[in-house]
Amino acid sequence: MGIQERKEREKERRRQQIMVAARRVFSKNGFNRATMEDIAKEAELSPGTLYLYFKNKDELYVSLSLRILQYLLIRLEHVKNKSLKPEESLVALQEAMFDVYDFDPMILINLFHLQSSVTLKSISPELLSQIKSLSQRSFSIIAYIMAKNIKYGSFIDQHPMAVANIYWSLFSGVILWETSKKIINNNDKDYLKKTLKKAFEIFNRGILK
Amino acid sequence: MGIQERKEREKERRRQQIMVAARRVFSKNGFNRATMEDIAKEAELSPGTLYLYFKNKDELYVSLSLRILQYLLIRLEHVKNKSLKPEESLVALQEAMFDVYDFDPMILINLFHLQSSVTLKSISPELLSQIKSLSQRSFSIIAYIMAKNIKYGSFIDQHPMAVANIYWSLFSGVILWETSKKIINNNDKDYLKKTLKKAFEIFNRGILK
Amino acid sequence: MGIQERKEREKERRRQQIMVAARRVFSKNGFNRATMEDIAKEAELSPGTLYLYFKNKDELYVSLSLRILQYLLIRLEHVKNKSLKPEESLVALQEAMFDVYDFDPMILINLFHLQSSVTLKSISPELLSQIKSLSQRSFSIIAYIMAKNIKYGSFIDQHPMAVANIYWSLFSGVILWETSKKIINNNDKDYLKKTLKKAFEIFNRGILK
Amino acid sequence: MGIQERKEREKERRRQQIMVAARRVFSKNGFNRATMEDIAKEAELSPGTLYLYFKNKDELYVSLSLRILQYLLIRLEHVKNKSLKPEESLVALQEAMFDVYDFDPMILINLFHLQSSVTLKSISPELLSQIKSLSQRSFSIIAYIMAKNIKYGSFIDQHPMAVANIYWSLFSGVILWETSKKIINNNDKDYLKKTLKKAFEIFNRGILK
DNA sequence: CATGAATGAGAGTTCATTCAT
DNA sequence: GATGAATGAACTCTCATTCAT
Repeated sequence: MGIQERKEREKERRRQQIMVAARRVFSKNGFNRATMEDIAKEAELSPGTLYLYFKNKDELYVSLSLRILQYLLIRLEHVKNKSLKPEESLVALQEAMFDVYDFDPMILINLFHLQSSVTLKSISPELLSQIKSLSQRSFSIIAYIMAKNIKYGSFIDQHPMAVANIYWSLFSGVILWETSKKIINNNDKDYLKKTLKKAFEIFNRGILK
Repeated sequence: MGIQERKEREKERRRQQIMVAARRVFSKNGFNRATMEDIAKEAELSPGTLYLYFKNKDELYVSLSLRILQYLLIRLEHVKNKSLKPEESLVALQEAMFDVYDFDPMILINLFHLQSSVTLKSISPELLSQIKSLSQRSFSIIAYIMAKNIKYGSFIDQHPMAVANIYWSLFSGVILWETSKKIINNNDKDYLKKTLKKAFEIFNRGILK
Repeated sequence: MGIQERKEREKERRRQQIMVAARRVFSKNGFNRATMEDIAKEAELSPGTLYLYFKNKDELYVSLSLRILQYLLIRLEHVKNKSLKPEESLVALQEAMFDVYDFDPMILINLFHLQSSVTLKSISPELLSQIKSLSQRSFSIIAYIMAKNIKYGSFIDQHPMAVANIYWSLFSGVILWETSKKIINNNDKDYLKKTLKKAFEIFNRGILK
Repeated sequence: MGIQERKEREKERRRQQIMVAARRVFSKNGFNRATMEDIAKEAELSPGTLYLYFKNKDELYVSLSLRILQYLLIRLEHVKNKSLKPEESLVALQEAMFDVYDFDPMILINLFHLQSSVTLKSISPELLSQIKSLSQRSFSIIAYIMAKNIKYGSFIDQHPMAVANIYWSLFSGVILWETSKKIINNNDKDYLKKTLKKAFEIFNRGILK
């Protein structure tokens, strides 16, 4: 059974190896200009091998997002499980969001772009449902935190889900826009975190009673 | 010279005709799956003709964004030129944003996606600089309105440009995220405008002194 | 309209040009080992061009059979339309079969092989129904001739359709088998026509009252 | 030496196991769409193992035909060895042919298709010569039976080999054509045996003095 | 100006075959 | 002998782009 286990581990490592390569190639060339052969070369594997681990290019691409969604969920569950006071949980939430961004900025941006993309049509139902499930579970935790704050009277009375949506929108909006600016202006200076912090400040002031 | 003019006008009309067709095809199939032949057919022209008006597929795509950027600028200038009280100008700004969304939601979303994309690399410098110029001019108007409110003491003291960025991020973030949700969940119900309104409310509460 | 016509003609000529090339390549390498690139090269065209005239490789392959089926039908109709005495029509039928073989032996053999192949699954329904229709119409003429002979008392009493089937089976069987022998034995001597003639003689003796 | 033998037997059994699986997969998917992996799975072996018993896919395919050719020869020798009267041997021959068809219809059809195919080029000379040898030996028995009938004056005077060829052609022709019809027309009703019987009847009437 | 047939590079993907274990 | 992960050549097919008419 040790052999079985070792094989499992090796298989998983291979998957990771491919995903690491894919990450690099996708982030350099974008989805369209990245070819499976590029990725194979980057992973020091043959093109055929990629298809032993991923059904097709789309699935490989989407799988990258899966990792960050998993991290997001874990991070949010961690926040939820600590029994914090409402306002404390808001701070913890904010920290979680920063962590998620730091975990893999490029992939997070991919995820934001993915959502409204056509790519979703050609991936396997299993993968799609995994994504949906992870998203929804994460999202309901954010809503839960918002609800707690509303219930305890520290937040204005709004539908928690709506507030969660706005929170997430602000998060993704700032990240996308600050990244865009950087690219368009060939700018090295990165205001992202500063802006994100300010954005959350304004949000908090706006939502507090 | 009348002839010259008429030719100009006709040429411009042709361009519009193509862009209208492109818009339809891109929005139906997405950028990748939309072929130049599809667009040509939709425009009742031949593929070759498209290349008399646009350097390549990318330029045609990006040109669509140009239109909405132009509209955005005009709309914002209109807000600026009316001599409104600070808080009034904020309301007017919000109205402008809604108008821009209504002007062409699909293309606006494209614009948001475009920003951090690789597409920008294959378009002509002229087109790129047009985009930059329009963006910046629009942006400085938003910043100007924010500055006015800060100066007149109704807003908390923050760098106007930062506030403008957050404002725009919130706008784009809500639109992208609400659209995403609709697609992922195969949902027909559209909460976008309602959520956008609430988002601006929170922003306003958060930014007001 | 002269232009229209000329274009039609040229388009048809192109199709023929491709089919001629395909015929050569398929007969040299067989279906599997023949690549679209080979055919394109043989036709002095680019691979892409082939797809302007044929949906895919299968369709191109099957289209070759269409020509001979069309010829078969024309030839059989010709036999039917001549008002011949029963026994004369049998002679005429035999001549028609020989003509069909001479028209394009290689493609005729393809047709025989095609029938029980899996290829039929990936061709367009239109093409398939064309093939079916041509086959059936041809076949009913053979049956019609057999029926005439039976009715006039020169043939033994058998179901005309069954007799037609046996006739066609004998025809295709002899052609396939004689061709096979030639290939297997690397034989240049061609007994096909002689054998076919004898086969029909035996058939005739066997069917005559 | 018992060990040697047992190993031989086991090796042969393994070969059979693979051929049984191959038979199933080929008949389900056709030669092209059947993959070595499919066959391996069906045989509950790994792909690599297949290559320990067969040089390549073509050889595996052709080996299936070998079995039926062996059966054909045995069956024909059996007919020959019984000292039958000429006309009786003709009946026995017919029975043998039906038995061969029943032995494995699908593989028999494969064999008919194989004959004029390009596949033969990529198999080993040994296998090819085995096929040739079996075919020829079978064939000469058919010719022998025909010769006997001619010699004894019950058959018209024709070259026995030619008659044998026509006999075999009729047999294969009917089988191929009836199978084709079934496939093309999605027909479940199977007229094969009935038609084959009639075909032999006509042949017999045609060949008898 | 407009056409649209032709191009041909290049994509994703498959799968017979190999070989280290 | 058996495995099965890895290979990589080769395939079909697409489509942005060109250019003779």
